[in-house]
Amino acid sequence: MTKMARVKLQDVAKLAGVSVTTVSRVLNNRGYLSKQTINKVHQAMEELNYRPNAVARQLYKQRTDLVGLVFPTVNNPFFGQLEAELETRLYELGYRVVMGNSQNNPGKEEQYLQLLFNGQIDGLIVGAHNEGIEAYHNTNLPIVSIERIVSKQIPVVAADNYQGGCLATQRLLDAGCQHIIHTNYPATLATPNQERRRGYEELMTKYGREKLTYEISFDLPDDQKAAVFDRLFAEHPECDGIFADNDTNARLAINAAQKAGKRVPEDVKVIGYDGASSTRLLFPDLTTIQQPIPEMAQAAVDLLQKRLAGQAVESVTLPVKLIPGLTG
Amino acid sequence: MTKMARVKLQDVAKLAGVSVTTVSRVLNNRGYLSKQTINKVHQAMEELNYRPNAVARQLYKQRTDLVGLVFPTVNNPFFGQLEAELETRLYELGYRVVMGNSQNNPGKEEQYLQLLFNGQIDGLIVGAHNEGIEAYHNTNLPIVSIERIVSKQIPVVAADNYQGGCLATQRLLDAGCQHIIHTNYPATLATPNQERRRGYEELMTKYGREKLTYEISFDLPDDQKAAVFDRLFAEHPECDGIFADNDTNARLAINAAQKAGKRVPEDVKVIGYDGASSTRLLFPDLTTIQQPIPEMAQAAVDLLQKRLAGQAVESVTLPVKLIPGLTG
DNA sequence: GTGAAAGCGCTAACAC
DNA sequence: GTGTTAGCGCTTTCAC
Repeated sequence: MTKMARVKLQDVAKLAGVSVTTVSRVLNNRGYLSKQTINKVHQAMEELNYRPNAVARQLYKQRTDLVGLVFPTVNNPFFGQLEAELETRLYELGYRVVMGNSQNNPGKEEQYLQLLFNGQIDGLIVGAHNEGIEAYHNTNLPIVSIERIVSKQIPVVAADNYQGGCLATQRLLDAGCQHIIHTNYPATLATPNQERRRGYEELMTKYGREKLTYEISFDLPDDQKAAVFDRLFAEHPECDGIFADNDTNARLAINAAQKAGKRVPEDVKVIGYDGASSTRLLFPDLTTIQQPIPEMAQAAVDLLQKRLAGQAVESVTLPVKLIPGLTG
Repeated sequence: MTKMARVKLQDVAKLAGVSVTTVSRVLNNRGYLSKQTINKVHQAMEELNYRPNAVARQLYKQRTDLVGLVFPTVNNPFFGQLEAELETRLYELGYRVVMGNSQNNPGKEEQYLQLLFNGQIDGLIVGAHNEGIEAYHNTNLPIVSIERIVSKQIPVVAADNYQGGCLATQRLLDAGCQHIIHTNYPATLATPNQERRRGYEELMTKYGREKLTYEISFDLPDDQKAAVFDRLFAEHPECDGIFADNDTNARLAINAAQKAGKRVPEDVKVIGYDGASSTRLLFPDLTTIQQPIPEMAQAAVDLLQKRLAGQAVESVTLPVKLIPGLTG
């Protein structure tokens, strides 16, 4: 608000000829009040265009009804949809959402954690990709993570990554691919994502195939990611199947394959991961493993609510689904 | 935070054997303090693991360093990129961002405006698509809008929509299209978007062509939008050019065209709008008019800062760019 | 150099 | 039914 002296409870009380308590009661609909008083107060509030100060309330109540959302970047089909779903659900529960994009700024994740310790937010949902922060190791914090292993005490909502890895690899194997390459985050990152790799590797071993994973950091700029795929096809011209760890990487793989003179899916089959709504819309032909984003959001919100209520909670794993397309 | 009695200034003061004033001074690095006192206090803070309560501070300072972002939905390539860019810039200025997705919930936009009046946020950047809200008509509010006309007193950051409309239409005309159809929001919506239509209509008139705009509400579910394009090609089989008002509609137009047995671009040329980064990545072949999203975010943040400082500001218009692709 | 006390705007005991 | 008052945790004027 601009600087004009804000109207406060006291001003309303004075105008209505009652005490601040009474005004507060009217405001919160609490305790016994005569019809007449209520009217007087309402009238005074109207006349002064009174707005209760939320911060003063927060100070007294020791809660802000704000929840932090910390993910790498909202400029991404998966995280964009996920954060939209989270916001919608939290809003209905009376929470507003503070959005933090931690990509390319390692300190940011910790800053948002500080908001929690500072009492500026009541809870936190994290899916950032940075490394272990000491402060997480504090039991009973109102924090939930999505697709990321933060610490022992913080529950994780994840899609069934192992299942996803198996579904994708099996499909490529069934289609006759001999040389399937997988892409994933660096193995050092503590994310359930690595389970996709496990599924891929187990199946490859079972079928007696060579397994190979290219590690691609999520934070890399797009052109550098594209360069990795160029390198991949240069180093492995025999590659006839790609199981990418997300849909945009799948697109980059297809671009690189075509650049290398290969046809998709005739020469190389490509399967992506995520199946976010805007990806499906823009690139409907992509074969992909779809994560249940709305359900993941709902599960995270449910867990957070319980956490906020001081209840113990368990991690949640949800099933994924293969969406057949024309690329693999 | 969980319920364990929070450590406060007083506790630190007691342990350090000084007054709360002194602790506050150490905390804020203000006034004269002996080296020794500073050390004592720091030690006490450490020992108690003290975290200053942000809300108490906010109450005194009468500012929260929170800025609201209200757009239809962050689950969209354009708004996703825009909000990510806004968050990055605002973060660097010391602001945190409260995200509101107003799509399919008309009351929400007003709720976020209330956060401003309640003192829960310091400023607001809006690009929602709902109808006139009375409370906006209050001069000098710290609000900036993006691509939306909110009220006379609120500055607008927009890309040059008229230019965009001309660029797209001209390209289709130059390519020999005879029957170009445009899609846009319903004309009742007060958005600079309508300038695209003006550009389109002026050129069509100049070239003596029939002009026709299909109005597609942004809030429609995707399948209903798709149905509009099916109808379009059924009603106008002669259509050989589409100037869509955004890239996802361009994609839907292409789908519908192909469903109707037309080849793109041989039979129908399609030009989209927005050119957001994730769209470019997933659908690089799309010919589109690209909005300068990073610059728009920067301009909005600049305007908001001035607004917060009580300065008068002017609306800003930025140039767009045609990105040639294979669809039109 | 440091401390006492008022006050930011609101809520809720407790009293009447 | 309604009012008085303490207090949420912090900052800052003013005094010493």
